[in-house]
Amino acid sequence: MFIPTLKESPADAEVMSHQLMVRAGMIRQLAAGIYSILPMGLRVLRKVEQIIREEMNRIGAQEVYLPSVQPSELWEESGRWKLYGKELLRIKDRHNRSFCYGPTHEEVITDILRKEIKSYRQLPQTLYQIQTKFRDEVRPRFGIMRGREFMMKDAYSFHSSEGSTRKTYADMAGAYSKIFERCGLNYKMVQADSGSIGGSFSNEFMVLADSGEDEIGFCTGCDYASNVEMAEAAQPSAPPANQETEALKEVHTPDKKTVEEIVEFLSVSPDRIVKTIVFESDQGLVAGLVRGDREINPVKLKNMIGCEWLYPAPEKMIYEQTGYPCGFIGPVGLKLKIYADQEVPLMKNFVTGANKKDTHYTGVEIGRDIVIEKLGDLRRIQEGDACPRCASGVYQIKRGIEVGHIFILGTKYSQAMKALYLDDQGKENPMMMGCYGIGVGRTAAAAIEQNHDEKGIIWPPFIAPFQVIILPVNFSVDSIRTASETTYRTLWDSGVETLLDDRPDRLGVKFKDAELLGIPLQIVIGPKNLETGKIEIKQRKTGNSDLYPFPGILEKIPEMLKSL
RNA sequence: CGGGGCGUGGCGCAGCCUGGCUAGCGCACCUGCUUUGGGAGCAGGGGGUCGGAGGUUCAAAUCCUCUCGCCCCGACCA
Repeated sequence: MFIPTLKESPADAEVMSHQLMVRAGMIRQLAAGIYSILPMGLRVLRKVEQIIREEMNRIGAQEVYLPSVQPSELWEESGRWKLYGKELLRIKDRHNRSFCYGPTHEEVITDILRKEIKSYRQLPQTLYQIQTKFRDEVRPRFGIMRGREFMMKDAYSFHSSEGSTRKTYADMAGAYSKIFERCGLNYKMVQADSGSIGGSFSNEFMVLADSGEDEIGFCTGCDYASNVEMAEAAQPSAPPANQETEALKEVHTPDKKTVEEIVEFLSVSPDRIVKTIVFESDQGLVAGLVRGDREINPVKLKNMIGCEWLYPAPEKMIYEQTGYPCGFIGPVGLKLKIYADQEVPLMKNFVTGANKKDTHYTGVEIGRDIVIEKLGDLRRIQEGDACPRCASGVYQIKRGIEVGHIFILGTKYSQAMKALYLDDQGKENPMMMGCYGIGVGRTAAAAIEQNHDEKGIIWPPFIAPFQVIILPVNFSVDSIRTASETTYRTLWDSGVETLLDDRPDRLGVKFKDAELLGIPLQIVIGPKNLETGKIEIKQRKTGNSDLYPFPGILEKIPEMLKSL
């Protein structure tokens, strides 16, 4: 078998799963974010896929296989040909017609359903596929975890009622939980932002790992959990101290730009200051207000405004468009739309910038001095913040890898693409939709992140590339070779996926590789034990090993594997 | 896209600053002998347009310019 293992980690692999996948001969890089999957890697991906298939089929989803190459017309219809941006890999055929390489398949699947489904009687429908996607990521990284070309399971559901949509959504959430459990992952389902896919409601499945790219906040007291970018703040309580109304007053604050500097210079606590952050968006520049000891959460602001995109505005842009000097911007008299965190109006008299260099205001008050466009939860949660759902818990924040994401899409695509059905009144309605993704390779990588030691991978049994590896101490000795081959055939005959290390190398080399590959059970066949009719079986995870009678023990191996 | 770093046999690296013998080391590979329960020992051997192009120079892996690729840090996503 072709399993090119490496003693040393490749220099360009940062995270453990990437290093181990390369070292264990599972993957090789071809270009940035583009990987060849070698036999060991493919076996694992197939295991994950199979688990996904079983759980999808179990909830009544049907498998399809949709084209990767998709005509631009469909994407024009949904509006995403323009919106999706550079991440969409666009290509032209010989007739100079525009296509893209599918990063996701809402358009294609909606096109199929709108042609085939006419009546509410034909709904609901849930279809899924497991297929290669392409996203021209700005920055691919971490091996197969964030590749540009990657395997994804994507499912889409179509409904004639909200209740049916929610039911399928719940079924999916259940199926996803089973999938990740079977893959041996410690995961959390968290509330999430629906991002560019669009839609109204969404959850992510996060595998807890320090190498994760996301931060998730979860309650220590109840089961509330959310991506930090969406995590709700608890109902605000007013800051203590000086709440008396004071007159608006201009103060000279030379070079004091940050909250810390103001705290020190004016001897006020940070919860007496209001920060003004300016963002650029498709609706122009906007300002967000949060208390001085808080951070603003741009995703919440984006959702509050309801804009397509929003980024922190560069200092230069702010100055050029408004003349306001960064570090001294404040809401009083500000010529931008102002969105404020719900904590801000509870403050009676506070400090803000005065939109003038080296100047701040004190005694500022909402209403009297400031006009707020909209009010709501805008702050980024912090560890230790009160839970928004229960009385006793507080937020804890950990890093996670997003392995799955489920969305309720509503009618965003069906409306744009006229995917209509007739209801029981004979009236035309857009179908309601949900969509549901799992990163197959990312799930495998996440499993490695959570299951490895200094020696290598420790595969969870259900997704291990093989269950057993046979290590003959010396393959050129007849008795050992014969016993090894017998073991190999017997195990395969009883349905155990087995690898035989028939290389002429010394045992030490075979042990090192077996540990690196992470196969759950090692069977060591050596001359001394064989003379007394015994073989050694060693567990990868615990390192424990015992002698067992040969060949009698072989028929008990399937049983042994179940107990792992 | 912005910022930083790196490209030298299959892998991991040294050499570059301060140009100068035949470009070196470890691992891997090939041959032979020995060894054979935890990455063997000895002896011999093969393999490199120093990412590419141009320039400076008597002389370039080394200096300069351009270019390509890859990696890392920030805004997106499975």
